[in-house]
Amino acid sequence: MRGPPELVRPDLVPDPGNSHDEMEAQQREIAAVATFTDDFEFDPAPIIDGQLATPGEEPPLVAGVDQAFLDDRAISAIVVSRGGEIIERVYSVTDLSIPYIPGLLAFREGGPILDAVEKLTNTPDLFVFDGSGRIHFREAGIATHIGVVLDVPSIGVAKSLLCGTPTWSIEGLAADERVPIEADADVTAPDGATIGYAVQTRQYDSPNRHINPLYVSPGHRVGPATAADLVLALADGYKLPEPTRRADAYAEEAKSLVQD
DNA sequence: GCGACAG
DNA sequence: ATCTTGTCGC
Repeated sequence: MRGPPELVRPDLVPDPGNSHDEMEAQQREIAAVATFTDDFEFDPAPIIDGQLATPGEEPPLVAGVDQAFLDDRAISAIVVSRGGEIIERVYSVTDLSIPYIPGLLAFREGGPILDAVEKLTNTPDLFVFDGSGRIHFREAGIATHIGVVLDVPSIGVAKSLLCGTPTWSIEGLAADERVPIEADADVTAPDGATIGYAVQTRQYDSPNRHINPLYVSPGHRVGPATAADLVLALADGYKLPEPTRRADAYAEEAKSLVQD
């Protein structure tokens, strides 16, 4: 049982003390180092196919990351699972120094998340973050930023679209369907590049009520299609994938504890 | 100047 | 994100 992921790029840790321009400059640096294609060691088959492709081998460790807030503090929770079974939960409480600014989320919540990462006794094979990855103005959303700093495979799962354009209508998507999100003038990626997918993990049958899709994008070392495949496979009857739901629940639990 | 903008 | 009851529809 190894320890937490190693902080491979301490020089790129998001520092809320930086100026707005320095933050944007660092994000361009993050994007330049990030890998938006499949480049991981673990076998995704146990997750995507729901079974062990290699009998005798352990399924990969998936970490869900989410946060809750209380006053000017962030409660960061990480829940690690293997084959759908929870094997570790950690959380940290960190004081926040800057407000939420669209496009600069990692500088507000990245440090707090890294605080929680340090408490892990396991080394996850994949991280699922609450927020965007490559679907970001400078292709460096929080999932990409943390993924690069730790050099771990990561995926961003957002509940709303920050930027980019759906290749076709995302209205009335059925469960398991997806629509590419392509780069437009607001994104540094080549125009038309697929920077993520609108993913419908769940949908109602009735025509008078519908569920909006999730916006999944590569964080680091995972391509867009695989990221969508993984999120769909990790969802289990709810809109949000299980790793995210568990982290959300644990963050809320920790929050109520912190409140005294 | 106006609009748009993850959590 | 957070503050919050009931309520509409599966």
